[in-house]
Amino acid sequence: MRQEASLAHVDLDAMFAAVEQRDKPSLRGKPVIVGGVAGRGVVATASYEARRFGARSAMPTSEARRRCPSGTAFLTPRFAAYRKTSEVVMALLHELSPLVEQVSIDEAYIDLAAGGHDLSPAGVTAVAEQIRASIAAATGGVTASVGVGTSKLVAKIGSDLHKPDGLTIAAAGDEQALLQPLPVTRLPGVGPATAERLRRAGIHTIGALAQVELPPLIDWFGQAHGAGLYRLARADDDRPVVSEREAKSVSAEETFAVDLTDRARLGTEIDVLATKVGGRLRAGGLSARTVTIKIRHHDFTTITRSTTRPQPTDQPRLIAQLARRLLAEVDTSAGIRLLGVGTSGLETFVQDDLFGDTEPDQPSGQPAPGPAPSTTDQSAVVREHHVPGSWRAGQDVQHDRYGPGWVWGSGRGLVTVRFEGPTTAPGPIRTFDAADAALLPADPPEWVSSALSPT
DNA sequence: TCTGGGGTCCTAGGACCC
DNA sequence: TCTGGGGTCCTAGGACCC
Repeated sequence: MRQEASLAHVDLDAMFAAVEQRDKPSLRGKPVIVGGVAGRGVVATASYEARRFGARSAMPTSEARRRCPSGTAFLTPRFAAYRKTSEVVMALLHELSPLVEQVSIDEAYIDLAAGGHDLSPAGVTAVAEQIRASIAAATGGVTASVGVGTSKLVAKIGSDLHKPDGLTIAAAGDEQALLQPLPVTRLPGVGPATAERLRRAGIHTIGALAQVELPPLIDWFGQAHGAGLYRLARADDDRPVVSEREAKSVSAEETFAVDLTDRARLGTEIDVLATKVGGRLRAGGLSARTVTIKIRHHDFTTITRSTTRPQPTDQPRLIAQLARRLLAEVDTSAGIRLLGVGTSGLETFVQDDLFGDTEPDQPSGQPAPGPAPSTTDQSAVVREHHVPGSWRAGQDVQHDRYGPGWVWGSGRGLVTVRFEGPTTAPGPIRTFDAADAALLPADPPEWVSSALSPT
């Protein structure tokens, strides 16, 4: 919690529906549902007109059809249009502060202190109104609700309080009064399961939750969640605004129109999903060590199965092969409604895979064949990792897991460090050849320069 | 013919290592 | 012939968010 109300949360109102109404004037003032329009679809966004009939996000579209009158528009999402609108808005926010955290396509936190703004109540009110006006103007009428407060929690709850097209400023000292009367379900992290457990304990408001001691909360919800609720209920929140986050996983999944049992069909679906995932990994300059499949059975029970390799990959064929192997262990005879392929254990480097494109289907009992890595031929076998800290190029480092390394770039934060070492060590491996020599800073370590000099 | 798709974080147990 | 404790990695599942 900060001394002044210097954190803003900006939330675009029913964004998908608002963009549709902007682009198709005939939809303005009418109920609009954006989401899956086919049999098993759900509502992504309901316009405020549609909410009056009870339509809500995450509701099955079939349910929304029952509730909304004829004349309601049911639209498939046009993500490209939403992304474009989002980019316009985020660019505006970046003009206000260097510290902007985009939470999703339609939401962001802005650290106004980092933007050098007048943090008096009158000052932040003026900035917030400026944000709202410039968003509406730049997007052609998509409105935003803004909350400003001393923490992310208060800013976020504030932006929700007077939606749509609303503004809430919670001055320092006003946090408790704002939170106490609200239902616990307004707290981020309180979903159906947590709300139900609290309800059974007779706790309905944030004020009541703030009366509960820490031990019972940890008992009910575990260490992290319990302690988190304890603090949030007291408006004790010092989470910083984080501008860049690295992706932790990349996945794709599909719910089928009808449950599938056919193994061959499931196999081809795996290939489609793996191709999507591999393409997105490559587009992001990422590769992954763990491949996970997700299966939702006909009765909605959901399982995952995963496997981890020593080396990361971004190759769709290999991802598909590993996923197919996992699928082979699962009984699908009763029908499955959803299949997913996911990757995690991401490394920010796309390496040449020393062991080729695919793995042998039968365990051979022999070591995997492949070129013997060597630092004495014309290329050095190196690993790249992003290492936190403050570094200068050329510096030698010792890493407890990866061994001796050498800093490739300089700077603060996450800097690329190259390591030599046994090829069985985890991490992306890449053949580092003479063409890279031109990129090297002065005085590379001996193990790099000797490997790069022509024999 | 209720229940998408893309994510994040946490927990718990077992393997393994020192 | 009894049996430590801490740390890391991996797997599986669950809650939650937009």
